[in-house]
Amino acid sequence: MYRQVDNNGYLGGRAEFPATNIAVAQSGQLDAIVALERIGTRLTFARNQEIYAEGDSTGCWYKVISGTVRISKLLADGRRYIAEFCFAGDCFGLDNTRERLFSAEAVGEVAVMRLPRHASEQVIDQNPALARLLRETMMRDLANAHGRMLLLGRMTAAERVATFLIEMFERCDRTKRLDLPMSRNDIADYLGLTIETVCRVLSGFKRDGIITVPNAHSIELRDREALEMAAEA
Amino acid sequence: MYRQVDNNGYLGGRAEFPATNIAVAQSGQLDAIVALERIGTRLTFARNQEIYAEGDSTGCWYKVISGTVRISKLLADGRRYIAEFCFAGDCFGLDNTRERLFSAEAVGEVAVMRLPRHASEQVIDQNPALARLLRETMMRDLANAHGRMLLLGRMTAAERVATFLIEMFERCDRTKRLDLPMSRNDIADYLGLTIETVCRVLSGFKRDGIITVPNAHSIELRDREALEMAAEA
DNA sequence: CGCCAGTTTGACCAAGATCAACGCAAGTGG
DNA sequence: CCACTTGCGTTGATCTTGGTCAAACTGGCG
Repeated sequence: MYRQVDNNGYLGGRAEFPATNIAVAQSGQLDAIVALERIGTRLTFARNQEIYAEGDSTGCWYKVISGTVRISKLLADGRRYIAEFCFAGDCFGLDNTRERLFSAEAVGEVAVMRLPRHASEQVIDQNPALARLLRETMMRDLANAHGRMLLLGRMTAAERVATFLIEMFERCDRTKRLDLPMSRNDIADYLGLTIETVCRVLSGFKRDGIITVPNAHSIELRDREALEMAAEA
Repeated sequence: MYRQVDNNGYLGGRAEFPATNIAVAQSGQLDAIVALERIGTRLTFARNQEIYAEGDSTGCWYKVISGTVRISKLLADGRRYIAEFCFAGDCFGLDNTRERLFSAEAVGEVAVMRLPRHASEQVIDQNPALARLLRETMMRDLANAHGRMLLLGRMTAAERVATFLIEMFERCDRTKRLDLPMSRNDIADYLGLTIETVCRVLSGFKRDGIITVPNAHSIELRDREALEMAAEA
């Protein structure tokens, strides 16, 4: 069984709101807070280094400056679930539980800003407009979460991967060339698939001329039409 | 951006707070608002009647008085996804999109209170404590959403059904006898399974002496230990 | 009674998981 | 500078879970 308390974010930004994104119960677009408080600390982490672990205390939240962060949970039997990837500008770690229910790790080299939670709350309490903004962001996150549940519950492997690619293309850059910082394993755990299935689907797209894969971590879009078709729903 | 200190009782976990729950970007425990505003309208709906449809405008939100409401989305090819079930006390329909992304239907006979959204927003803006409460509720909802994604992405059919039953037992919290208002089809679409699989798993649990099924819509728990074991993770 | 909608069960099938090689590029140490 | 390792990624061969199709059952209701 899982606990009802599990927490947190999702993936994100749609086209009209690509850069701000919440993790683990959180919300982006908090630049106002960041600006208001000069108390953030800049930290850097190496590839695969842990930013916080399941069970850690939740006195801080974070904003990604550069790099990619992975929010995940490891089950006892080895199954892993990746709640979301956070890119530059995204916030994460804003849980209201006492302990972290997920862990956060650096996918590659990462720089983040760490901010105290208590002070931030007060700022929000004193600023209804900011509170509303936060509320709206959380609602969008919730809506996105539902989109992801639909994906996990009802989509085929090919639809999931296609959806993921489109999401990444929209989130990262508008160009044809996409740089995927995360491993195939990360993608699999994010989409509820195995690494082999992710590979096979990508190979299929490659075979069909939808994408090319110059190297394992970059993808070039050849036929957006077809990719959107594959993403279906 | 929120306080950890006083989250002690009032918005706790599922067990001690079974009746409040959010739907597709919404939030419960807004009794304060309900009390503040006397402008709610009481409405009733018959079994399977639509409360609102995908594409409707979002000027109102709702609170369930009695019965069960189903929040769902139908895909073009017939696949259906049920985002959540709302019971007495739960709120739903608090989206911040212009149009409804999901539809809401009465599972059986349902009575709801309909409330205007605009006025509610103002009340929240003027009441930081209420805003914070709402924020925390949304965070818990987001957390629950992630629990559900873990379920949809990584759990087996048996684990999903077991988790669902435990959730229902805790929510409706009659210790032994559970009345399931929704159909097997609803359960299947909620868990990302087919109706046949749900039936088979239930039959399996019955065979193993974990539950008895006096009739299709009620379930009696015989071995909670075993059910929790089956829910695993 | 018999119909109807929902439920249950069985037989079969397929999408994706699992298991197992193999490839390939980036270190690393002699 | 070149074996050798190491960590991913890719591909192929099977196996399993859960989906699909079909038929039988059940309870409520005209």
